[in-house]
Amino acid sequence: MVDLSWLYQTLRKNMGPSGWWPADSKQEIILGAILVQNTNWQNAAVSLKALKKATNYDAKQILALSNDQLIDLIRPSGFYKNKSKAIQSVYGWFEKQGWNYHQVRNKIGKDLRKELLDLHGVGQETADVFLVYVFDLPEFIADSYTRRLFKQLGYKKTKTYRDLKFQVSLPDSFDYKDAQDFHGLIDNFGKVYLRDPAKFAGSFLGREIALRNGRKRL
DNA sequence: GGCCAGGACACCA
DNA sequence: TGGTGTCATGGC
Repeated sequence: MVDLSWLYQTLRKNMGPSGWWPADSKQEIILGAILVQNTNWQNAAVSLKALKKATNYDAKQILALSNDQLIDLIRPSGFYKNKSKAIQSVYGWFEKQGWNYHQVRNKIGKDLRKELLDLHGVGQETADVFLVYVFDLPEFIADSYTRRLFKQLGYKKTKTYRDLKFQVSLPDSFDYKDAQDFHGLIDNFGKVYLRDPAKFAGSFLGREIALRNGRKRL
């Protein structure tokens, strides 16, 4: 329905590169992706800062924390019982794999997404975030802002993650850096123009879409 | 004081 | 496969 290359270019032209995922290391991305689940980034950032101070994101130090210690560090980002289990399960898995992302990717291959989904606390979105930002694979992330956007773009079934994931895949021309930036741009756009559905029409994207639809009718 | 924010899971029919 | 309740904090 929508040319994703055009969408990406339009977002990029108007907003510049997104710089996503905002983190200094893959480990920070992994922790951030778990901590930000169903909360705002500010709360997740407080937990990340505490984790960094206590462990410097070092796997052995994090895995050596007791559950109560871990919970105390991540409490500000909410759902701390779930997220502490998720961190332990995900970090345990990466530790077992040896933290060599590209090697893991090549070894596991096409079953990687399924294997990630088997980890406690990793659902559809977090699995795709890992694929895109940790394993450097071009994958479509159908998170809530993305679903709101595609709903505005005319897609009918956008209620669940899988609804949209089933309908949309990235063009072959997208490499992993495009996938990273594309997702970052959509979320940056969404924070400004998709929290209130009425705002979309007045956005640069809303106006571009209206213009294109107008041209189509000619 | 209610609503929301870059979800996931258990349980049920 | 789909629907619902639960998990929890901080900002507005």
